[in-house]
Amino acid sequence: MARMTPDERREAIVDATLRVMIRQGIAATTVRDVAGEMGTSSGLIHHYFASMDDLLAEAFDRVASDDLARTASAVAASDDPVERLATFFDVYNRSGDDWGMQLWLDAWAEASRRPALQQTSRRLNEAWQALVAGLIRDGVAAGSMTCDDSNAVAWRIISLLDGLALQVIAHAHLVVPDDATAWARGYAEDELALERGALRSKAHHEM
Amino acid sequence: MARMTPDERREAIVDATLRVMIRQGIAATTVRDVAGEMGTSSGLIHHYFASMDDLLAEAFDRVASDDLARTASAVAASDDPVERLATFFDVYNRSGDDWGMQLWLDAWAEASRRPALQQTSRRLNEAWQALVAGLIRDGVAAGSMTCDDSNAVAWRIISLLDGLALQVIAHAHLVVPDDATAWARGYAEDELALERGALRSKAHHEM
DNA sequence: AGACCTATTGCGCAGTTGTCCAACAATGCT
DNA sequence: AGCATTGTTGGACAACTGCGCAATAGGTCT
Repeated sequence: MARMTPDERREAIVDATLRVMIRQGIAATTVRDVAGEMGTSSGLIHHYFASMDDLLAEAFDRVASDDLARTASAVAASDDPVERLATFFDVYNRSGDDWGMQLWLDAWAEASRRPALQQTSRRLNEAWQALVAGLIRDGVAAGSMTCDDSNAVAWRIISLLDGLALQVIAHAHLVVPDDATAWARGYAEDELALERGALRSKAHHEM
Repeated sequence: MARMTPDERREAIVDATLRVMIRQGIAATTVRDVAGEMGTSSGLIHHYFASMDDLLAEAFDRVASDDLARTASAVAASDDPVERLATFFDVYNRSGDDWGMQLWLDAWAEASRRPALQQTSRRLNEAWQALVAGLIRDGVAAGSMTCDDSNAVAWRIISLLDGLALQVIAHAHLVVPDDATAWARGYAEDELALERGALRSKAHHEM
């Protein structure tokens, strides 16, 4: 295959790994699959990554970090704290459009047996919690929300959203209430003493 | 190994499989591991189970069904609907004492790639939802709760509890609020128009 | 006792996995 | 140009997987 600079090659490997991970799941991602996805040899991968675990961990770390960064920048687009939190609910599904909550579920399940994944999983989760807690503190400082313990409330909101996502992806055939996300928003509005509908989806709102 | 009747042997295999599943995870459970756990040969397992998928599905089905049955009977011990719901919160952690939520997480992640598991996972989840919805309907009928849509509220309570459990097992090092389960109870109390503390843990209450 | 049934064994087969390594090719340096 | 460095290949290796099968052992029935 065409020669690349080390940086390009590393990134190409991570990209290919992500595609395979999303398609087949973390546990079922093999060195040969990744090599085949790139159209190169399997030995090449071990030239750049000491072990398969390292590769998987780095790939997951990148996609998870990117998602967090994307959400953070989307939220930062507005100045109004309430609007920022509404944006968070809009974009948060623990996934970009392209890789899916399924990968998080995989990572959670694998994490207990793959220390490298566990570290990333925990670090990113803390970051998500910190992001939401920061939004809440901003809102309280601006006087548009009420909250005694921003960390606790952030933790609750994330737990709630994760549980909701878990149900949706694991039991897609069940009649999932259309207002599932509306329920999450309503909960947050109550908890933060916001008026009803304050966090309503902007996309929905503009229609 | 000592000869057993077919029924005993089948059950012994399922028991051993469960022990290995809990210890190593579903995906990492192999025929040889199960055989080693029993102290028998691997061929014996294929004499009783057509495929490894069948064995894993049956083992998971049994532990999940047992847990549901145990919870249902614990709940049925009381006549008062509120007390029954409180008992549900006491015993529900989607796990007996001995196998852990980790197995559910594994099953969820594996289900998308193992149809046999998917079926059990969905069936049991529906049963849990139905159990809670029934408790709510009983409470409404008895006049001690208020609820318009028992199915929707049951779904929310289970989603909330699952998200909570997910956070706890996946990020055990995080400072999980001690009142995490209290939060879930409080939510249910609000949703069902119960007085504050009505669902408080009986174990805690009796101390 | 002998005949029969079946639980159980132990091993082998084909396939897959992560990892390693000698050879090859392309690039840059002097 | 010659040489060193390094990206890249393709295959070998041992360890693993689920599964199948001939042989054995233990029990029941006539």
